[in-house]
Amino acid sequence: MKYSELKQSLKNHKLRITDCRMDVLEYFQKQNKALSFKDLEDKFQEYDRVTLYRTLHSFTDNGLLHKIPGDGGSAIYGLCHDCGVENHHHNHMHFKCNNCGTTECIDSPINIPKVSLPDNYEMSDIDVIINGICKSCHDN
Amino acid sequence: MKYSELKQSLKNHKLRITDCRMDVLEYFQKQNKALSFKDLEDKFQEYDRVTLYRTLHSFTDNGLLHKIPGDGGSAIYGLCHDCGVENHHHNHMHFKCNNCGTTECIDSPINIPKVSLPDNYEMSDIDVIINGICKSCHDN
DNA sequence: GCACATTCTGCAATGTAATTGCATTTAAGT
DNA sequence: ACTTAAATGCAATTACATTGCAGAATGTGC
Repeated sequence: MKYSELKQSLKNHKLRITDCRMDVLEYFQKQNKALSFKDLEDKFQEYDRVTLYRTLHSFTDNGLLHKIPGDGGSAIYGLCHDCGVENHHHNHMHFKCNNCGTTECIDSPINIPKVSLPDNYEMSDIDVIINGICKSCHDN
Repeated sequence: MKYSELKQSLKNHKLRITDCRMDVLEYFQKQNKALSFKDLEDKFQEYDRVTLYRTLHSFTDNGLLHKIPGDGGSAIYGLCHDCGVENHHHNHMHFKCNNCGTTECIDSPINIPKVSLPDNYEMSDIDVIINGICKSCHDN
């Protein structure tokens, strides 16, 4: 992607043009995949960790990047219903209420809808997290 | 849930019966919602933080609990495609490869399938993370 | 091109979260 | 009971993330 386009992209999202932002944005464009903070830290050792954090935050705040929940960090835990020691699948949905913060498992009668993937992608399991307003907050 | 049933449940998952595990499991059963580490730490001050961590780990390892990715922590970041400063929605799917670890956004032509929720649940947005083997790992 | 207000950057310090090692205690099988 | 294997608690460590502030850079108006 051309320099001028990157620049315009930052402007469109009401962000100032700085070296760090240009480099990070270009890298995201070029990689065309989701990156972790660590990826950026390794790649851009010339920038301070803090600057990279703030770059990511400003990008997500202004709609240039979105955040995808990862493995580690502040996870929450729910009871499995049909899992054993060997077969540990958890393909049901989770509903997180934006109002009360509660996360529930939505088991039945609703199932995960069939998703169709592009050719040669093979799915082993799926995590669905729905954000919204839960029943009990809605009722009260 | 009865004491004997809790006990059996631990046994079924090849876990030893200990006070901490019994209490934590009972609490999950009673609450019937997903809990964070912090929730447990607040509730069970009689147990060491480390013990609670290890309890959660053993439960997830043995199929008693599943882990739901949360907000904070080790997130990864992907480029938005149609988001502006004001309208920041991100309702597409993510595919995380178990082999190479890469996470890609699956945009088109596949869309998030319609999910139907129980009455009085209102959805604002949805995160879908599919785990499996990606195209390029599959081909090679 | 210059001056000003704004905001970004880097560094240091602080805060928060998670893991490891080890000695002791406890659980389960014989 | 005795023995083996595993769980617990404590302290220390490691890793991850945020805050405050001084100096530097950006963008707007002139």
